[in-house]
Amino acid sequence: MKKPNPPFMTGVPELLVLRLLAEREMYGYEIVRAIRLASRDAIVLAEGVVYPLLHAMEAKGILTAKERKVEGRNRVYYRLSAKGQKRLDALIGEWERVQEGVHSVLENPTHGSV
Amino acid sequence: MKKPNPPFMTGVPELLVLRLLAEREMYGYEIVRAIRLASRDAIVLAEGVVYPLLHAMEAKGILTAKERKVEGRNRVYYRLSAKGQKRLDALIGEWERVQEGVHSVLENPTHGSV
DNA sequence: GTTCGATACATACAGCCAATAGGTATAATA
DNA sequence: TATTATACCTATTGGCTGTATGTATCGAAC
Repeated sequence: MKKPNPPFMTGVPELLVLRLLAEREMYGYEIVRAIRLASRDAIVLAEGVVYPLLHAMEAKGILTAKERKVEGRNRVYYRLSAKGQKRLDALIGEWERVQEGVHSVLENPTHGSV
Repeated sequence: MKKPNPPFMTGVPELLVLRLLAEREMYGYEIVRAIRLASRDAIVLAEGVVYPLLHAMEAKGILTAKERKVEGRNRVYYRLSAKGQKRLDALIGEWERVQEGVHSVLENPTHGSV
């Protein structure tokens, strides 16, 4: 059986994390807060979501990780690879396609039919 | 362990099907085509997605089903129950919340931080 | 009159995302 | 000294949704 495509709406956490890291390198705990802030609490990704995601993306070569000691604390900073930038572009395109598709159906559900 | 909430982006097929049925009663095969049409091929739900979804929603009391013979063909027509209308409203709200949240992060990823 | 595509329904199987629930350790604060 | 915030981590689970496949009938084409 062919590997199924991911569902329509998945990949949002990945999209958001990549978008943040496109801005500047960040560490996991910081990403968790930043998403909550930037989305005004509309989207809250728990650490249990973000950390495994970061690890998976690093394993895929989408991100590179660098441990660093800052203010007496160990942090793992992530940054986008070239592959990650491409992945981000693809996810943004996907998102826009789906978002517009949903919008069309919501606004004009019986276009062409009836 | 508490039952986990569904992921952010799931529920799109359900949302779209409910939105169509809020307009008028429809049958499964028709719904498949209508979503493709209304979304201009942005979203293509195969029959293997739509039919089980309709069954599940009927089982939950969100839809009511009525078999009917039209033009020599057996069709199962679905229509929204009151519960279904509420469910639709909730999903639309969810969608808008997430959609705006994603938009905010994409447009202004480092709001409040930096 | 048979073959083919479109219509119309259905289920089995599988994969993977992400949500919850924990757990460790250190710094700062009260 | 106890608690809160920081900062990382993994295990487990569950459900959505994708693919594949099967059945049957109608109409059109050949």
